[in-house]
Amino acid sequence: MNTKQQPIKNLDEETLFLVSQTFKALCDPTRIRILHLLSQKECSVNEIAGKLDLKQSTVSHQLRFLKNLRLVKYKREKTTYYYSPDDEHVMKILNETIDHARHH
Amino acid sequence: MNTKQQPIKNLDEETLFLVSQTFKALCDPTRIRILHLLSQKECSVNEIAGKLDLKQSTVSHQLRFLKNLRLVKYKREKTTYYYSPDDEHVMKILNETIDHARHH
DNA sequence: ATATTATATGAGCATATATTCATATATTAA
DNA sequence: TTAATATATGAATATATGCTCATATAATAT
Repeated sequence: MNTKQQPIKNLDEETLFLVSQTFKALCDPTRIRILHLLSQKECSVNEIAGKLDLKQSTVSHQLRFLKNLRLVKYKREKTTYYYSPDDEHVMKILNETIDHARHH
Repeated sequence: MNTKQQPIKNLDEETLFLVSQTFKALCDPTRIRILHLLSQKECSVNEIAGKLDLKQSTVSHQLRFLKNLRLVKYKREKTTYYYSPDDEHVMKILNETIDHARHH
């Protein structure tokens, strides 16, 4: 007999939005490739495009997306922008999930 | 002078696909709510629909999605299907990210 | 067999997303 | 100032996604 009814905790709107946005950033193959590259080496926009065989504008659009979520930051040298990861927690989750997927 | 060029590791197609699919499962608010509910309590389809104020068919479609990725499993009792989480790693990531989002 | 209940499924639709092209902006170099 | 270089942006398009309605399936109870 089930006398002890556990109260269910619902997610508030704001948390739900933050969580979904975080995972949305990580669910696109292009963004995954970009973040994975940046986790190994700070890169300029054109370097990313070259190494991953993507259009410059594709990279720029995706970097804007990641920048809006504060998942990447950049430093400028003359006209070149060097991008790097800016969220340890998210990069940890990404790398863990990559490892997990690799080991089958 | 940069003599030591680090070799960049690329993600193979299969890993990339698996990782993106995993995060795709977690990027939709409805699926997040369903998984979060199931992490607290095994539920039938109608229970989920009731507690989360969703249509039965919406829940069923999303459960199929999650089932295909083996993120949930079910047990049957007569005509009722009780769903529960089936991937510890993914649930751990989800719960960590919820905590992370809540603490701002 | 029929009615009831629980769930699954397919089609249609509206919206969201990712990419591309063309072009704008901004800095540097000559 | 002009040309060159690096990046950003806006519009257009194709595709993907999520929800809903209607209906199918399947098990149970009468």
